[in-house]
Amino acid sequence: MDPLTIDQAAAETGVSKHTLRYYEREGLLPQIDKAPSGHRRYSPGDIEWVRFLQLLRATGMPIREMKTFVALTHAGDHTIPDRIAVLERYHAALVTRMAEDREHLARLDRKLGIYRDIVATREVTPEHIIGEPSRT
Amino acid sequence: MDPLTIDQAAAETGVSKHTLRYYEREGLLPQIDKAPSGHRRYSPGDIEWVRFLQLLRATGMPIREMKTFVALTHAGDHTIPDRIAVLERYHAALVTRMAEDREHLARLDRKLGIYRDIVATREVTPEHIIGEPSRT
DNA sequence: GTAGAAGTTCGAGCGCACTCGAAGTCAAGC
DNA sequence: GCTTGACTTCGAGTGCGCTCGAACTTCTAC
Repeated sequence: MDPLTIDQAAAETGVSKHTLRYYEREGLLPQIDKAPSGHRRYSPGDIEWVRFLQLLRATGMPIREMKTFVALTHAGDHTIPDRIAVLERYHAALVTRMAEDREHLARLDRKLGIYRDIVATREVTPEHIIGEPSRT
Repeated sequence: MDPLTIDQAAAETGVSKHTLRYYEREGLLPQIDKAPSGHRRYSPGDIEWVRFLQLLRATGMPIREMKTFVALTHAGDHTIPDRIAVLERYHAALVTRMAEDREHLARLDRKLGIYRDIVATREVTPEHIIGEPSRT
């Protein structure tokens, strides 16, 4: 588990090198260890933290709030109830969004059904497709 | 089913007046009928179209592609197979995103579980909470 | 008829989350 | 030792989807 170069960290996490540096600048990541040359060396723990940041982003948390979450984390274990409260909000929002997505998917299905019916109807009324190339 | 003012159309659809005009400018909406005064009058069909645009947005379709979709719609029924293809792409993407969301939700649950365990553990080891206000 | 709310067009501005490019330093292979 | 490519910092730029404000007109209620 040797530390990774920024290129390896990017490959490992799917977060671009630019974004890794951006997150560090913004304080979402700690100051990453540097080799004597000044090049970044990502520890396994750093990688894990990047993955957690990805999770927070994926739940819909904006960078701004991720910063406050990171601050809570740095402040110590007594902020855990606050952190739970934050995560619960995004948990609930995610559940809501998933329900909405199911609804959107159903509407999309209905629309597709309508379109498919039109195409199907056209196929059994050959006079309409004169001049159009066959799809079979 | 009288035509609606822009204020009513905004209230009805949840799309802001600014955005309704923006969509019209961008060609996502037809030229909305105008009263002799120049004020917009949204027909029921216009409102329905706004709702369809909202669905497309909700599936993750960017404005840019919505424009091409609208163009297909204007081009006539022979573009229906193309429209089906477009909608199927967003359908698939939505299904994928929902699966990812389930995974994210599960990870969030695990994280919350860890946090809750820490809090629970602290509650049965009173010496750690000396000086901290009780939450009961 | 007048006040105030609501409408119009137009271009500019904003917030977000990156993303890029310049200018310079460092590392690995030959 | 030199080339090639990856790394560094820094500030600036980008793309998206709105969102706003100014300057003006029109409608509504009294």
